[in-house]
Amino acid sequence: MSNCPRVLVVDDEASIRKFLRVSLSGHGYRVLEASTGAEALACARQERPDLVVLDVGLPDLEGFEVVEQLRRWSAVPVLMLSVRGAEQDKIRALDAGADDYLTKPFGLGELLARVRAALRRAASGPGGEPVRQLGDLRIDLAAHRVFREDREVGLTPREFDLLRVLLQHAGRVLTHRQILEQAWGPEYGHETHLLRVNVSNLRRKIEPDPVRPTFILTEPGVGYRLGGS
Amino acid sequence: MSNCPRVLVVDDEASIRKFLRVSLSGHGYRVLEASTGAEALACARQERPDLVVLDVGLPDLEGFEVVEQLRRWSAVPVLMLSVRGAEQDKIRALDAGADDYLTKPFGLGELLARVRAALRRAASGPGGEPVRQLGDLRIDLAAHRVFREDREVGLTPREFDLLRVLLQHAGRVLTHRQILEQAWGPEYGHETHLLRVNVSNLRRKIEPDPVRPTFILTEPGVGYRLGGS
DNA sequence: CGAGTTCTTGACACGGGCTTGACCCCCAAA
DNA sequence: TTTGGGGGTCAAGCCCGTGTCAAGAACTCG
Repeated sequence: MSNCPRVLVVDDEASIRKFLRVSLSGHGYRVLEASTGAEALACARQERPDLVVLDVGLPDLEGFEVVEQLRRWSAVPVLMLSVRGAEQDKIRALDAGADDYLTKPFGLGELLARVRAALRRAASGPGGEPVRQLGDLRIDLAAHRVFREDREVGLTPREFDLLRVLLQHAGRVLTHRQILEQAWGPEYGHETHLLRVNVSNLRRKIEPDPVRPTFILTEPGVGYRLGGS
Repeated sequence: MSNCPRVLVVDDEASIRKFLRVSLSGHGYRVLEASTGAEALACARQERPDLVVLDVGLPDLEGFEVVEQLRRWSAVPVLMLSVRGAEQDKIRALDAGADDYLTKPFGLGELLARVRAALRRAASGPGGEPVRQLGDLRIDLAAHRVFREDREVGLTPREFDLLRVLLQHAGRVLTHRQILEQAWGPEYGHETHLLRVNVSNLRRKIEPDPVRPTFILTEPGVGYRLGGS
């Protein structure tokens, strides 16, 4: 669960933090917490959360100021909460840089929906590409590019498909059939020779020493496993 | 003021359209109007507004469906309006792809603030400044002009659409289908031949050496990618 | 209505990727 | 030692994806 979105919850009331923590973590988010504005800024800088849920009323800084400071260096989506429904507050928060504004009391469903919307928007933006690193191997799934030691290696479409399937289950053993069905198609389940040839070609391109593979490991009689980490 | 943000207002009640038109145009926005879902989709496709303000209750399509169809080929921010404040409606709208949801009656100030927030977010995302530079290629999206080494190259409308789509996702691979749906329209998803011809023509105009492209890169079996770095 | 441009469609050449087959090694069992 | 199976490598040929040219259709503007 290391690639679940990380949400920073900022509120000075422990009870609300708890409510948000339970609600969000129960829906697959990893929750970070802060109770003051200064703490929130420090945490955001250090942990780089994917979303910030920020209460307007904080002991040290106004929520507005927190957003303004945050916006100087970060584009993380910010969802502000407040007991005050006054229009002026909403306007001020949004113009300070918040992405959304929710007035208490609010429904949990709406909160979660707005969280989803904010994350979806951020994911489709510039920083949304999942680029994964395995040892000195860097794989940019969105750009369809693979680098080893900062040198790009050109993979054919099939080779890339194969690598992607292995990557999606990195560390686990995949049977020949599983790999073939996912990378080629359901009707290719028995074409193990295809797999052997492509694994060989792929190893020649990404392994430092293809004879002694460190990434694509053979699991004799079963299949392959992407190792390294 | 040809580079003011263009907002598409969709509502079947003329009085509300008028209210929104006056309010928005009074604050520096150019306003387009539609009274049905079908009209809205057609207008969005043709005019490419910067923001859509969409009422949930429409005579032909539900607002939710409009968003869903729109999201198949466009990332334009959508702000939904409704007289219904039920949480289920909000959740449904946001999950359908809307960026924000506002319950009538709402304050004009809040509406404008949420419009500003949505536009700010979109502007900071892909496509930031209206004029972008890639190597010795300069593209002015607002003015529909393209320069290479300070010499203007004349692109046809289609060629410009194609370039714009690639530019909005610069660096990432776009599948043939994605490009076709965004540059031609949702029903052109399979016309890959159109894409090949236009890519070829575009390359001849903007690539220093069309045989060895540096901007529009082919990702065999997948699609194209606008390179640079 | 006509001239120019743009868009679409079709035909075709080329190159590279995919598949296939042959042959190798290694290891374990007979 | 022989034999068979699993796995790996190499090379060749087919096929498909891609790029290009050109002509007809559709559109735009004077």
